[in-house]
Amino acid sequence: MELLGYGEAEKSSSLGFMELLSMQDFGPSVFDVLQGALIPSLQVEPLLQADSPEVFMNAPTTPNSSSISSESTAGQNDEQTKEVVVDGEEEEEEEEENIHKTKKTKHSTDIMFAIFGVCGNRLKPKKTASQKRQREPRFAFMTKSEVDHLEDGYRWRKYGQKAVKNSPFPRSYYRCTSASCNVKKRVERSCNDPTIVVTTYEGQHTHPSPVMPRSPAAVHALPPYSGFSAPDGASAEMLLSHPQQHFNYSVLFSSGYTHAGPTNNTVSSGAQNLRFCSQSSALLTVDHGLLQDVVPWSAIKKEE
DNA sequence: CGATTTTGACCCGCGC
DNA sequence: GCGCGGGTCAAAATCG
Repeated sequence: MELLGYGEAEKSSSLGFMELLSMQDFGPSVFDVLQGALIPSLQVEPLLQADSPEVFMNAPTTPNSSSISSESTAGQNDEQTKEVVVDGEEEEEEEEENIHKTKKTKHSTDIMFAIFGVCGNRLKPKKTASQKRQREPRFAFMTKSEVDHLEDGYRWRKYGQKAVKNSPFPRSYYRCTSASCNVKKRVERSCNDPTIVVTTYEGQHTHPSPVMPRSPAAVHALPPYSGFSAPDGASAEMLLSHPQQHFNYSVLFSSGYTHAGPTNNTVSSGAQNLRFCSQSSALLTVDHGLLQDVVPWSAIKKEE
């Protein structure tokens, strides 16, 4: 249980996982942030062209790079950031496997999260945008945790649960309890690896977290961001409120935000992936080949 | 008693 | 047009 990861991330020159996330709600755009001050030292590639409604960005692509345990593996995995070519469904499978191979310390929670934007108008040519229901950008996180619903500082109300095809685990639907806040999230477990919880956020919080944020300055200094709500396990307060938990995380960012979704599943060269390793600043690396880590969300779902 | 969860029904988009 | 699957609704049940 430590905030070790987070703490160290903070120490690093770049913002860490939690900070990034805590900024989501109040930043102009997570992507802007990413491309701007947030990760000035990182090479941000052009936006990912999300053809799929949800482009899942797989953070951990290799056993050792995916998650870093600050508890027992600190210093062990720091530089083990391999890349896995993900260029199709086969690779997707491989990636899944890699995730499963992820080593983590007992009692720790590995947050392997992927942030992907969903074009609100990822509509197919068939119908006009006005005809189709507009979707908020979505962001998915893969969290290695025994707990389905992680505390993230916001209050959620479950409004539905559905069985997922080809998966023994149901998918739960949550909505932010705050009035006028239409943020939703879906929580489901990977059928391949029950220890992995996939949380997908949709929409933006129109209010600050009801729980006292860890870094008020960082949070409140920014205006509300409209497309990215603080995900589970993403906010600092979550870590604080769950000292017994020990989070490991690595991050990849990408977005397909403004693109009208293409129809193929090819991950565009516009992917912008940033891998954050909380363990140490040394871990804060960028894989220039990370586009290859991009896996169409729909494809992953297919597997499950 | 209010808030939240559960759960079956319903709606809608999509593919065939 | 039809069936399937994802997402949401809403009444009932449960919880604090």
